[in-house]
Amino acid sequence: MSIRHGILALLAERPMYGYQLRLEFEGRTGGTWPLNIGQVYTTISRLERDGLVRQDSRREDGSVLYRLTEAGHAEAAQWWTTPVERGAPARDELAIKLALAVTAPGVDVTAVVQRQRAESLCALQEYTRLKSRADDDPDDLSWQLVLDSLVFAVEAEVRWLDHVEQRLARAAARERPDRPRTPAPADPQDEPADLARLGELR
Amino acid sequence: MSIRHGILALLAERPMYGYQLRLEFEGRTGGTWPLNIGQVYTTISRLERDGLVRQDSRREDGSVLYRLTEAGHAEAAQWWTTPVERGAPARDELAIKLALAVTAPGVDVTAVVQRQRAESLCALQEYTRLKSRADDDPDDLSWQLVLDSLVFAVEAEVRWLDHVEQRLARAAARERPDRPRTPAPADPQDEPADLARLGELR
DNA sequence: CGACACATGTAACACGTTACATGATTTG
DNA sequence: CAAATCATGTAACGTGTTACATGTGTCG
Repeated sequence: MSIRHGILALLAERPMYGYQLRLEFEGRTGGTWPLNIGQVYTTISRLERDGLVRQDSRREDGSVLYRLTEAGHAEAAQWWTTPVERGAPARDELAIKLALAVTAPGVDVTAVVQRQRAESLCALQEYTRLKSRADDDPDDLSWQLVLDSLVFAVEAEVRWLDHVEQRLARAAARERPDRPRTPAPADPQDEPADLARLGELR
Repeated sequence: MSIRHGILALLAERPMYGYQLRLEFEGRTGGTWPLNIGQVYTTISRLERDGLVRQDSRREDGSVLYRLTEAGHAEAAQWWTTPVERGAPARDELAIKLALAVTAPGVDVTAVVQRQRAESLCALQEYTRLKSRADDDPDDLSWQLVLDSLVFAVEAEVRWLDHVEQRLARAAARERPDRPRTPAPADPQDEPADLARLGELR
């Protein structure tokens, strides 16, 4: 639903034509999420079908302007006042993958976690690199915020992966305590130390 | 792609029938992501079409067992060794929403942020409640990990929302510094204090 | 007996992606 | 002139959701 509402929100500001909607959407999100032009038109036609959008007069060059109907304005306004659903969380491929991995026989979960960790750290590095570029121009607040959101999300992912690793190690130690290599140093409750490794990149 | 691969991973353990795939999937993720039974069958038929799954002998009660082909096993094995793509990040409705909100005229961004913050804190509360239940039974490691992942993600979201709020406040103060209510107390770099509010719930 | 869990499917629809087709305008 | 950008669409396909149809077994 993000595209539908995104287009609705853009049209709430002023009438636009299809190509422009794409430019605006990509521009304001710093090109983070490329928007296929084909989908703009299919989405608009669905919005027309649902009575939220109608065609306006064409511009001189023939490009087709679209504007919101009253129902469309109402829907757009409601989008701003309604929080994003956090009731039934979206399926998270990584979480599903690890949930299945820890319950599956013959899967080296630690290896899965470590490969993912490397990948996620790589993404984090990329985002921080982009961020240093975005921070140069203090006008583009929205791109900075989008990048921050990506950084926050990946950091949380890495923290979770570390957390998983520790849980696995503890579970393994409990099941097979033949030689407790780490004699449980007062059990540090949770992962407090590992975040230092995040700093390597910055 | 998560369902497809999830089913593939389950069938890699042993042959199963459709209904059982649903039970296993939901069981191992603690019922966090309900899986529609219809989709199990359509996904299986696509996997059959792609030569990754074939029908096995039926059981006595008539239920249809499916097993992986060699290509299916190869695909499943590769899923475990390949990290989840973090190159082109999935579209995040909340991030898109706020990116559009800060660039749109006439939108009360602070209100949007605060409403979302309340919603996210509510979700966090729900997750921590569920978590205390999950921690009671130390066998169900996978459900605990899934819940941890949700908690980490929502916490990151709330931190980001606070971050956005502060950025907005700072930007507003720079634009309209008529009466600087907070005379910039040495500029505390970033949001260090606000996490205390997270503790209210736990 | 009636409700509920088990078990298998189909159909219609919504959304997203990719690729293709077409033409005007701008710019090196 | 050739290539890139602007501009509008259509078609095919993959995936996910919802709803419907159908039948068996079990348990209160």
